[in-house]
Amino acid sequence: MEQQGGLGSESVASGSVDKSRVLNIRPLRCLVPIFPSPPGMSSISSPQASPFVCVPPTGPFPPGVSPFFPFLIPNESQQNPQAGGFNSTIQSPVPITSYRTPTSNGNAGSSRRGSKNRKAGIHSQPNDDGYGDSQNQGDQYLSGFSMHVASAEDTGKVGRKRGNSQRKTRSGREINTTTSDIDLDALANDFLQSFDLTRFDTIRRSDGDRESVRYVLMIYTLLRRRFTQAEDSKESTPGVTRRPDLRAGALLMSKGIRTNMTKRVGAVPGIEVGDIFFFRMEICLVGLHAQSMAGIDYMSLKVGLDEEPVAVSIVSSGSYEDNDEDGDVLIYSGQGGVLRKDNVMMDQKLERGNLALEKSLHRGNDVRVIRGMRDETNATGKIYVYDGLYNIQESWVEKGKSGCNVFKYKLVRAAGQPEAFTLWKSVRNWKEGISSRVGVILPDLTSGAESLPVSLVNDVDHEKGPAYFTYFPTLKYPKPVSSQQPSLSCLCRGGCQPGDLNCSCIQKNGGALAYTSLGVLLSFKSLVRECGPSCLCPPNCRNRISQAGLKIRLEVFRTKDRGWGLRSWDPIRAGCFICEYAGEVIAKSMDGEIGIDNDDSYIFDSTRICEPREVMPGNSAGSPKLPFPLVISAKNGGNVARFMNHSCTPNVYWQPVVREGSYLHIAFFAINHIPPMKELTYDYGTIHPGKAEPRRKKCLCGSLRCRVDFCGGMLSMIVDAYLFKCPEARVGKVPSREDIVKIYDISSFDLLLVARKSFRAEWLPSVLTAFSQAAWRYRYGRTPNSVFIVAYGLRKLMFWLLAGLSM
DNA sequence: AACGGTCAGTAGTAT
DNA sequence: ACTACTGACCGTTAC
Repeated sequence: MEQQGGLGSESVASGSVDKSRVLNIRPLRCLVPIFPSPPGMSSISSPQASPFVCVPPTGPFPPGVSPFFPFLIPNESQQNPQAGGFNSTIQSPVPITSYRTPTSNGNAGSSRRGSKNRKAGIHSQPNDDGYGDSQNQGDQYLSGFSMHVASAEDTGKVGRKRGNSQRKTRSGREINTTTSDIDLDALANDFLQSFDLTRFDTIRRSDGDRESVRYVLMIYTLLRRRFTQAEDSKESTPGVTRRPDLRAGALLMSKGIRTNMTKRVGAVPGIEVGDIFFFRMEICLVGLHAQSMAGIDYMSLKVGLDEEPVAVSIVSSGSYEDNDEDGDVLIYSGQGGVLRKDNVMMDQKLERGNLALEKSLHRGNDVRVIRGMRDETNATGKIYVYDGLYNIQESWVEKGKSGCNVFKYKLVRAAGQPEAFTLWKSVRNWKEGISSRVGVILPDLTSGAESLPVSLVNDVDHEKGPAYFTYFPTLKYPKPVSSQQPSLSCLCRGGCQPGDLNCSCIQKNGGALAYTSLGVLLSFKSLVRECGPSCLCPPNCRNRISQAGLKIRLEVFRTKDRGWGLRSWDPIRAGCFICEYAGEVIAKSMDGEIGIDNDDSYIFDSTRICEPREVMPGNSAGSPKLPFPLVISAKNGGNVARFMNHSCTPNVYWQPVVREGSYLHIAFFAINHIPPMKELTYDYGTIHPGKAEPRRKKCLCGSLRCRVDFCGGMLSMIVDAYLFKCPEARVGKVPSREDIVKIYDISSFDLLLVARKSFRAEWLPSVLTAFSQAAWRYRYGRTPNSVFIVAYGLRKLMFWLLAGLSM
């Protein structure tokens, strides 16, 4: 049994799993925190803001601090809630390194899985979680790397063997298959080499987090596109379907580039309700639903002596006659009942998934539901939405169309979850005019300047709209830029074709088109060269993506605390073009200074430095290189892009695009899949060091990885202040007693988290990741022995290091 | 039409 | 008691 998704919801009896890998998170029984009042320091619970509580690094702990460790109770007594109360005897702090003491039952419980994983080449390295000696960090990483390579070779053999067995069953084209296999293998190896392989070790952990999920999905998308591109350029054999999605998925699976490998009941760390997916393999790789095809995923759970299957997740894809009339209720059909060979229907049996659902009905455990639906923008494709946790209410058998027995299950969505599937329905209704969007100020703020309307919406406050500006959809240069080179326009009258090496536009892009057939950017480039006005290809050419105007239904909306923002009604695929940055190009003066108006908050500045972006491999240098620096002001006029806010964990990035015989443009593309109604943000970057920052602004992105308010950054600040005994160290206001709602005891991390009302439980995994020992080791080059942190959250999280840094 | 992960069953191997 | 292997199962995806 893994960690429960819902905090403190001990709905399923604990089974057997390596407990050292499982976070132990549960709310304490006592909600009133006990704060120390060291002499000479104001009490934390006092109404006015208190200074940072400074504790000498020389241990053990100063008087008044020890009451902060009521949660450090021996593991055995954790099963007994009575023993773990606030008033129980205070133990001395346990160093962090000791929490991983292997337990025998943990090993025994995971034996079956463990062996399977070994077989699949997914090595659970003996030291991959032994954070122990940090001075060997480099060596550890090195050994991790070499082991990784070894495992890859292992699986390579397995793969070949498999290929042979397939050859037996299939006739013809086996040579073709193998050569292309090798091609793709080499391609994939090349591709993976460009990544930081040590990252994969972290990702492989059984408990994922937002960052790992993002990373895995990104690698999958890139690899799949690589495969697609490779197939694209080869002449296709008709009748032979290549499945780049499956190939990429299989490869990452075999290399262990995946998260949440152990199945679990309930929520999956790093995956939020409303997240969208475009391939079944993506759902597999992030551990949301492990079956690549089957609709029901289940695991066996120990009950006393025997085991029984329990459903963990289902995919409702509409191929069975599922009923989804009501957004919060789902009538789900059981699996099976079809003889694949001759497509004959027969009675479904109470086995496998059907049996698991039946058992889950009786156990009452949560089941994750993923809803699949047709993608309206892409007729062949499907989109999957994670719709959160459901509970099975009843089951029955009915006669299907063919007259055979079909199992039916009624699932009801758990309350208190953010909207997901119902939101899709609302959006569809808005689009079709069945219902109208609440709070619409203007149905189209572009006044028809774009191909699609952009609504202006405020359902938050009474603000009537943004300050006046002129809407225009493209970039305006002050004076014509003389083209430096003779134009090399292409002659592709029918549009540029991927394999056409005579096309000069393809040549300039390094021999391959930058976009896929669906208009998705293949990879980040320092410069994308599109066809321009002098090219002979039509406007719908695949190499003119950023010129075709809006393809996504956008709205400008009022945010709660960040002015106006931009979001989309449509789901957005990773790599999709969103819009360009329209505005007026500001000329640079001779000394390089740019006449930027300090009050102009609608500036795009290409010289700002972005954090190393992990958007694309091989280009982690941060900001893209431009032929010349570009500064755009959209204060007086521009397009939707001027409303896009900043985030330190953005979902959109910018890409310089030059159109043949024309000017440089800035185009925005989606970094990852973006669900409908999620705010679109990009990284504004930071001003180049050495230059005076016009006016430092507070970052409001609220991201856990915020550069400015980044909890890790915050933490390092605190640690630094602490180590240097900085008396001014002061980290925000102290929460008052009535502000505090919950205290989470995370004993496996030696961490106590004090949460304000606004703190959301789903942040916990991310917070914990931020404080994982790996993060510490990365930042400080060693493992802290005993760290104790109190965190509380308003919109952002602030952390206090209160005691126990015995370095 | 062809693809891949998971499960369950079975044959084989080690203790 | 554990491991390795195999085939059935289950729908998805692009053509």
